[in-house]
Amino acid sequence: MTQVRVRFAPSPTGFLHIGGVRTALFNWLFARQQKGVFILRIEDTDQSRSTDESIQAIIEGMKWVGLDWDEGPFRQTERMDLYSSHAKQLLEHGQAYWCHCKAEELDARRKEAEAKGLSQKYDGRCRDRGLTNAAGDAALRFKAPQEGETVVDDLIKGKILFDNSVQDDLIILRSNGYPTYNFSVVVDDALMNITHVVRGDDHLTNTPRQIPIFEALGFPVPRFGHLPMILGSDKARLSKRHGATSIMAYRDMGYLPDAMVNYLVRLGWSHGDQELFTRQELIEKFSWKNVQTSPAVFNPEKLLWVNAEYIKISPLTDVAQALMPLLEAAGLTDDVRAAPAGWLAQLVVLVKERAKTLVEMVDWVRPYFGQAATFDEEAAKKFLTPAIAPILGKLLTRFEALPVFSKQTWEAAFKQLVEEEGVKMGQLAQPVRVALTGRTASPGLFDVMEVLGRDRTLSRLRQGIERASRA
RNA sequence: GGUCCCAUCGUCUAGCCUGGCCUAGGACGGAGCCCUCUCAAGGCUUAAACACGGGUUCAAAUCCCGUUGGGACCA
Repeated sequence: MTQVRVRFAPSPTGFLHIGGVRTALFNWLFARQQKGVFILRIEDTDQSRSTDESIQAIIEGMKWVGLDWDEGPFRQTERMDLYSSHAKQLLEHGQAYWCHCKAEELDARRKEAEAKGLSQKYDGRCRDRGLTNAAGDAALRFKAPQEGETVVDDLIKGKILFDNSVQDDLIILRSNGYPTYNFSVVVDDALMNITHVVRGDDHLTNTPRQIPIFEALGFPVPRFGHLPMILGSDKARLSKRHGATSIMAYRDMGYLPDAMVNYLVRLGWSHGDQELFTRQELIEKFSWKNVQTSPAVFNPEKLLWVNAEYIKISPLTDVAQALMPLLEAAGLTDDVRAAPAGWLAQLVVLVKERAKTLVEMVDWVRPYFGQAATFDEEAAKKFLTPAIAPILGKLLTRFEALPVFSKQTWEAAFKQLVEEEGVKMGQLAQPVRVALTGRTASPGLFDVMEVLGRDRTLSRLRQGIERASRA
């Protein structure tokens, strides 16, 4: 068995988008499972649209989702002589020819053919004229076989037959000397010994155009696999108008890279009823057989659920680490550094059941920073009333009598007071919650006290009483 | 227009290859209930799909043909 060699070949014309990541992911998974090689290749022959920033964005995105490559990144613009030398080889072997037809002429003839209801493909006018490129403005066309059929045994869709008689003699070198997409891909895939070309569905009809080029060049033909597209909620191809499509936007929205990966793989691939997979499981269980043949709609709600699951099950230190940049942006990192080691992890435990993203988590965690609580006005108005002040005072007195904080004893003291006063738990709990956190929603009261510690619990309680008395 | 691809709950999907175990399973989202100091989380319950029409067969979501509807590519 020869070693598996696969590649991800994005064009650097913007950020790295969701669809690209998924394509990369399937390739990567297969490479890692097969102990093969994963190659990153930048298809930047379209210089008018390619930018260095885009290349950086691709690399940054790949790193963020943890898709490491073994070779590359290669850039097509550094390989231009390879395309021309292989084009020349085809010309010398009579498998390509110079075509002098101008774009306008081709256009006119195509329209004419269309009007007559004939095939719109190139009419082969220059095919056997043995023209040269003396003027330097001719395009080089590939002599595509016109008989028989080309078979694509797709890894995902199975056998697909294409009739060669409808295949065009496609241009492989433009009149400006630049290779066309279909030609440079073949040269690259062949020279890089790619064994499995796995790409988006949109390239399916390019495949029967490319296979004869591999053959004419004398290279073995790789296996092909075509991944179904990702659609937006309106079933149209996923684009900016469906919301964020850049992978990095999801980092900024507080998604964990592993959650992204898990969701994206499940979008088009399945393993029975299983929804959550570790990276290792994905590598072990992946198979082309279970890749869906039909397109999938990107569903942000399910992604959000997957992310929430990952926040709950990921190692605390990982979540805390991923949270740090966001805390930094919120200006909260000084407190983290001042706090004892493990304090942040303790906080994460407190809120990880409630936060579906890291961005939400920052908000959940905010009340535990700083000495004083910041009151939500409505919450304070509703719960910190003069009527409740006396009982809050009694609670404070009892807590002050307890020299060290202990969840059990403080909870017992609290409940005893509730019982003695003949009120409901909630009647006291809500005001205390507002006093301690400033808000009406929080984790369990005694967990909150534990994270705040004895001193801050008492001082915030005093602050609450003060507010209640003057209301 | 030509060629090709696709078609199971709103969405992601299992089942399809190797027909019967499918009165079609799971998940997200929705609805309801339970738990409860709030918010979550969790638990339970529930509504919701084989695009349509023919055929083959004792039997079809599963095989075949067609229709319709989406999509891609070529320009």
